[in-house]
Amino acid sequence: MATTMKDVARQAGVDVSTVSLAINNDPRIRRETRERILAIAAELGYRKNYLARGLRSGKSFTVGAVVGYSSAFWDEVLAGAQSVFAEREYHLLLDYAPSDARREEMQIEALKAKRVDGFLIAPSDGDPASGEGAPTAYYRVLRDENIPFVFVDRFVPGLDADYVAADCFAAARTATRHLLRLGHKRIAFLYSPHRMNSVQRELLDGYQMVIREAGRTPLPWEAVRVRADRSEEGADAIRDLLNDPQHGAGVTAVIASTDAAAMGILRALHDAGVAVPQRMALVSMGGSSITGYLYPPLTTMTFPLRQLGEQAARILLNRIEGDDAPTRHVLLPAQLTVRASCGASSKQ
Amino acid sequence: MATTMKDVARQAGVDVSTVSLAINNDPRIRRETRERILAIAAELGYRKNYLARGLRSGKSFTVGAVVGYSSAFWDEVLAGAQSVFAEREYHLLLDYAPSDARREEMQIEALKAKRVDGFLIAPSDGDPASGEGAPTAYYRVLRDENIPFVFVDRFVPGLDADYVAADCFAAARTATRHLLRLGHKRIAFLYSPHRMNSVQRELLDGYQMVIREAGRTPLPWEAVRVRADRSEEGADAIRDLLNDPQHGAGVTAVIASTDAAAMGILRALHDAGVAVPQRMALVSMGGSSITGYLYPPLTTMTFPLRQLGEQAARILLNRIEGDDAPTRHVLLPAQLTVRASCGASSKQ
DNA sequence: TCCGGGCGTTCAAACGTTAGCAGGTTCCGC
DNA sequence: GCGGAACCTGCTAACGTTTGAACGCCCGGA
Repeated sequence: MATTMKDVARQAGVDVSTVSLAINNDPRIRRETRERILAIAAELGYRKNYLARGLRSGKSFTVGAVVGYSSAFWDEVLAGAQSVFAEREYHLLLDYAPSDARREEMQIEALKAKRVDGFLIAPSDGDPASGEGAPTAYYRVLRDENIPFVFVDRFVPGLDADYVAADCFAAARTATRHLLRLGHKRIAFLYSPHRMNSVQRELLDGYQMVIREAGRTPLPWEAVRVRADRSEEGADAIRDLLNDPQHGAGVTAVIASTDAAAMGILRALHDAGVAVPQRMALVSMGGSSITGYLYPPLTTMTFPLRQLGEQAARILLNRIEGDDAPTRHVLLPAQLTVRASCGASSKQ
Repeated sequence: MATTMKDVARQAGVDVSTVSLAINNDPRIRRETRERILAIAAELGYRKNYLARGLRSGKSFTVGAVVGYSSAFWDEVLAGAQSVFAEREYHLLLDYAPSDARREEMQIEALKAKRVDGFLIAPSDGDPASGEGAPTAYYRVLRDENIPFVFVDRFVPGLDADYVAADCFAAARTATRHLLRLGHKRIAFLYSPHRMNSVQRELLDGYQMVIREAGRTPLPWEAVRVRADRSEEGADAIRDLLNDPQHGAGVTAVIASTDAAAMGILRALHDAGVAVPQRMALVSMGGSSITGYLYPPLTTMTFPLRQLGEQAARILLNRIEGDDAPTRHVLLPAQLTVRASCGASSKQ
């Protein structure tokens, strides 16, 4: 059906193995021969068969991507990764992970059957019952089977593995200091304890550290809904906070642990008639491109989403190609993007 | 290295072909034998090798997805498609197409080399020079090579191929009528002529039809920037319109051809001090989940994004499995989602 | 007793590559 | 003129499946 190396070989009057070497730019083949073969291949419309090649050589030029909720966030990360992989003829086998360890494991299994050369993984959130951090069993299996993988955005605390993430600890401190500097006394940090992961953990730590350093009491405020859209959770959390006479009183600033949560918070505040930033300042963590188009535009700690994907892809490519240097932990700095929602322009 | 059918066969004392038949649930194998083999396979940690299987049988259980700009929009479509494919052990090989026919063709070629069983394609926008509609040459090649493909979201006017899209013609009419009913006299339709595709074409037609039926003059307003972020285009277009003394005067409502454009328009209106919806009503086409969180929340024609992906995936699966019924053209209805940005609540 | 026919399993070839080794030129220096 | 090293290219055996044909067995019918 489709033309194969055999066809090219016959046409060129050489052996099929010569064609293989020529196509893979092996230096053993004389230049003229190679060029002649390539010309004929092009003419016949020859196209590599990655299945056959993969079967024989054990490399599929394919990488499994097991990432979280579909959202503008992951889109940017994946786009970054894809651009790196494309340069070397790798492709991304996509699998949206439902942030559920059991299903994540099944998906990884399925992708193994497709013989991916490596994995880009956003580890699922920890089970609130069994404590923070995803079960690490199947990551160890991957390691034992010598299938490289790189965590992206999040990592698993107990496990020594490559990861590329935003420096959330620093980001939270920067955001919190920014709000303190603007004169806020009571700053709440809104997050979702039922889907605790390294990002939320580090953000919380950074926030608490700065608040304590300032001699104040941290006010971590938990989103109560489980299994809801993250925006809904944010909306819920801020409503709870506003209605809580004890903790809510005097809060003038809020840090949202994700952009999605911030969107819900923003709407809930509008609905409640609370002006942003005049009566409530808001800073969100993530900074995906849409945040600049909300009203008011959000002040964010902007994660370098594209670079997150790019760097993770590069590390993974190196691992696939045999790099066995010690584990790499890359923390990319998040940048404070001051827009209107924190009220900086009016107060400084 | 990894355990193969041969290992399972040896352990079970049967031939490797028996193992193959057992694993594929072939009725020729006796039940007890199959169960024994499956047990041993599980015990040995056997995992299918899709490369070998694909090489032999010509099916990779893999589908190429060539879709447009990474954005919340495509995310939802792909999530829908993925959920359908996952049920049948198919995976998505992802490739973000840059809405550029030349690169789209290369990506399709690359995915062919990976031996995908079919394609999900959002055809690139037409070249403004050569007229509307993407060059159809390589789609015809796909057809000749008997590789099934389904267009999703957009389609190519001249080409008779399966597609699943939102009914944009109807959507535009609904939106326009909605605004007319709210009492608006001058309604502008904002779009990007330099990336004309079936969606924009149909929206424009629907809008113009209703406006003319109402005895008025259509006011299509073109976004001028090329190659900018779509939100920027929207912002530009609305600014141009506001500054145009001739056309801008008296415009009280705007239809944006995409959510992204609407976000830019919304911000530009805020910046210009034009209250939405009081001085300018806004309706956007798309309705991805974020539109509900903008301020004011957008009234949209909500496309069934998830279903778009699901349906396209189903059709493609059937084609892959041999369905050669006549081409299917599926138009899913968009739904009018009335939120604040059109001012319906205050005017009705 | 022999034959035909399910049934369940095995045989062997193929899918399109790659890789190690063998074989054949060509060309150089002596 | 010869040995031998480069330098190319061909041969062959895999890689792990699937698939159609062949095979052996047991059973029922004549």
